[in-house]
Amino acid sequence: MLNIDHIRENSESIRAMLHNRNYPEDALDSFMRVDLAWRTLVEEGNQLRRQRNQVAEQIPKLKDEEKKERIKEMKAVANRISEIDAKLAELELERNEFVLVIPNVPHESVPIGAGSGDNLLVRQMGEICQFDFKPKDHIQIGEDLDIIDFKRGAKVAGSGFYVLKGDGARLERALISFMLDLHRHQGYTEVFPPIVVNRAAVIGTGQYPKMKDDMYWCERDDLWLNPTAEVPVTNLLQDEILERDQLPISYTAYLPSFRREAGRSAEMKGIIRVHEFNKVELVKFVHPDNSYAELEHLLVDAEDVIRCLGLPYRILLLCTGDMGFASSKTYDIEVFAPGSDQWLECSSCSCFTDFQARRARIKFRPEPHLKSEFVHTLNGSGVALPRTMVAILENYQNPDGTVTIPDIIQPYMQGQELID
RNA sequence: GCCGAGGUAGCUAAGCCCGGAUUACGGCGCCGGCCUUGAGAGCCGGUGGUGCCCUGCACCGCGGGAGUUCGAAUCUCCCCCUCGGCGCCA
Repeated sequence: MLNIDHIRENSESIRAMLHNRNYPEDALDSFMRVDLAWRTLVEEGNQLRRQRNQVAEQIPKLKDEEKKERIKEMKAVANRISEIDAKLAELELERNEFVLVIPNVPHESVPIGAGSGDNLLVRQMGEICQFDFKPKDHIQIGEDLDIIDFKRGAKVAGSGFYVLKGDGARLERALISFMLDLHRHQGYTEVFPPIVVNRAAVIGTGQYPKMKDDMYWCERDDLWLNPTAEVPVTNLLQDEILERDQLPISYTAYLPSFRREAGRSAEMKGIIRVHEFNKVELVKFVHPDNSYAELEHLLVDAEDVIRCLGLPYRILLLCTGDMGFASSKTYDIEVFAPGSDQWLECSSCSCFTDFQARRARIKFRPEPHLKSEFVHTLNGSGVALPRTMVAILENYQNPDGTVTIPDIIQPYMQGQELID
């Protein structure tokens, strides 16, 4: 969430920002209205408390008559205070609702645009493979090699779930290990957090309330299946105050991610958009002065995964209309899938400035004697497994229907070179 | 799930039984001042959040919430978390 003071004092620039991001402006108007009412009432409540505190202090020293009188008066004051408190609680709740749905302010380098058509191509890397046969898509390859089983995935969990089998399952595991090892060498600490998270966590990273219908929810315990490892990993440091020399903190995590993808079932062919998928995640907690430089590092670290795998890819800088709610700047990495002739988003690297840190109360002390400030958080997928799998199967397929295993993965599969 | 012990400021830790003057005792760390050639020691002050008519004033703050009361860190109830023991279990 944004700083409330900042919203109060810069409402017009916030309004322009909402416009650029295709967000309605009514949340802002409502905020300003409720906030004013709240502040007025806080002042009134404080006056009454002051009166009560002063009188309560005098009461033991008074004589019977006057004492009775004062106590009677204070009863009335106490009633009025609880009325005000109740009203304040309502207003705070209301105000919070509005603040929590105002998105982060984009960095000045972010292009203004309406949607994905206005994203900026930053660079394109790797050769796009020319086949002298008609390349198959990953669904066909997966079925022909008997390594992806959609039917049985649907049987045990439902449509949008799939089973990896044999070399498919081994490839998945190999890719995860490779990614984690790579990131560890880049300086990230590997963590394996809980897969389910509580409500504070999904509020902390910004999925709740805006995306709540896209998450799986265990009602009895009010627990949520994480939609991305960003949630448990970022919230590891919830409510903590770090020392300056602890920053930057870099974590990498392998974790399954769950998304209900409500209302998107038509698109769900193959494993490009599924309800449960594996992902290796990168999360950084950094000093506010370094956040955009750190974003560039994070992007390169994620990009390394695709580069090492020898896949063609491109980097996009997302425009205001296409970025995520909590992000101030986002790069997408898209990998090319020749079988279906499309670019697939396999990683999204974002800087969140203090937007998540404020929600999750993650702070640091700039100097031992100074007041704590919010850290900046960043996150990137490094990378999503299913789409990487699609790109490998489609780019590395051979005329005879086999798939060559990328060089860098072979050691992770006991030297195996081919899936056949 | 059961029993017990806890949760107080950046850390540490009094107060709780017995409600009202301890500014929420004290210590550590850190900052400022005095002193010193400099440092240390010593002494003095400061060291959470919010609101406003922002060199100041007020309010809040003792795990969270509700209640009793003129007044709650302190009494009552509910909940959460941590630690220890028992139980159950892959």
